[in-house]
Amino acid sequence: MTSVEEPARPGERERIRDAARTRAEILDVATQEFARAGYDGARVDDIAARTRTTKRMIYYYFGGKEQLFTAVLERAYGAIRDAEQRIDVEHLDPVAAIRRLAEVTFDHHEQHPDFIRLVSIENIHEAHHIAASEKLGRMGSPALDVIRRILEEGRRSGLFTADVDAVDLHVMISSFCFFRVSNRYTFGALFGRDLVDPAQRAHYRAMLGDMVIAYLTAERTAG
Amino acid sequence: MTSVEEPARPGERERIRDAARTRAEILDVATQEFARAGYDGARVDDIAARTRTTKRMIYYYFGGKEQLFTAVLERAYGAIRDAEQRIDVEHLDPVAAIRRLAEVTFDHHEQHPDFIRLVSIENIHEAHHIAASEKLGRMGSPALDVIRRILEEGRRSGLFTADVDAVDLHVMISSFCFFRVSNRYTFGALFGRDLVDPAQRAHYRAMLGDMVIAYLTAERTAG
DNA sequence: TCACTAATGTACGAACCAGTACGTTAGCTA
DNA sequence: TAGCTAACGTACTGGTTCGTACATTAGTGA
Repeated sequence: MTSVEEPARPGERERIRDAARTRAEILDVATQEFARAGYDGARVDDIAARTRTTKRMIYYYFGGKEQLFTAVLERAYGAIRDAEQRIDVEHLDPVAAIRRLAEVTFDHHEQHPDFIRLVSIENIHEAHHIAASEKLGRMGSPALDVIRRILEEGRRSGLFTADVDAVDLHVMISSFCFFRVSNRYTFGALFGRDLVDPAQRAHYRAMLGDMVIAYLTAERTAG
Repeated sequence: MTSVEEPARPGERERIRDAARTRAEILDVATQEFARAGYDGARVDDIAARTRTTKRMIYYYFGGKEQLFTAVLERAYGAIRDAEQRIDVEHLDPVAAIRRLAEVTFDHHEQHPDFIRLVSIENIHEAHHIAASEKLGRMGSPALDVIRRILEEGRRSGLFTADVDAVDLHVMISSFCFFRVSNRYTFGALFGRDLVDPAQRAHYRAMLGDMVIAYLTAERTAG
């Protein structure tokens, strides 16, 4: 047996000093802590205490609290982008493809509540950390490319009546998925309904798909 | 002339000590400050400095930072409820009524970004302050009652094909309106598009209405 | 007009918290 | 194996921040 807490690749002995591991461990804990308490609510001392290293290392590797939060955001957004890159709807017709994309987005939001919280927190800070990050500026969105291709095919085949912009459709899908997770608590407290109740999951997932398809295939009544 | 900064009802002389005015002034400033910086980011000293009174009064009237934030939320939610009570769509047919309701919701979110921020902040804190407030627990939602009545009429007249729950439709409308304002900054930074750009306002407003109507009037293709 | 209380102001303290000065050691390389 | 440096730990500080003890006064009712 090589180690209890580290799975580690075989042949790679557990070292006392491991920059990559220490850095990753700090990021893991910092992600939880920032997501839990917000930027100002998070405590650098608390983050350090929950790692196997000390506060000194946070400043050694990241420079400060601000940069740590930026690094947390970079990694979180990177994970989303990687997941989006694995979306494959090429074999589906436009209607099925859009529904599938909506479902993947729905699932992803549900499975990453910490990410949702981080994004909410970053919006309170008016995206200053994203602005400060070079990495995040040129990250792009694979999901948007997928939407663009599906919409083009849908318009060509005449299945979609609406001449919809890809970014707008992304807003439509994301807003529903995001709100359900981000506003779970106030909504639950005020309306007595848990939007993330597992028993309601399939219902809301289908509702999202129905909504998007209805919008894309509806006859537009010109005002 | 009675006073420069207080419009005041005639005959009511400007007093040096005015509990109601002091309380209201603290709430005004606190609302701005909490919305700007979040709960933990807001500073009691800063709030006090921006009023005509002192920090002592915040503790005198509200008890502490937590209770001040709760009072801010209570007033903000109260304003929304009052606005919702003024919604009048009784004279419209169900389709027009739902679109009108969506537009009112859309306008209200756009006009109250501070409220959106406060709700986002309260969600980061898992609605603990709402839970601590008796007032907010029994506030209700006039908008929800309006939706209920419209849906019932729509189903009766056969205009709406979908058997939709009122709360669910409220989620659908709110999520779009909320996201557009709450995620304005991260969305803008990542996609280079300002969702609250005045030039796009009519476009998104119509898009929301189209979406909701399409959903309510679409033929459901059973899976 | 006199006393009483609600309303207000000042000054301060104790805890907290981001960040750092300084010292130490594991592990690699020549 | 000697020496070098990246990686790490300890202990501290200076400023901040919520909250309060204590003193004071405006307005009101008897």
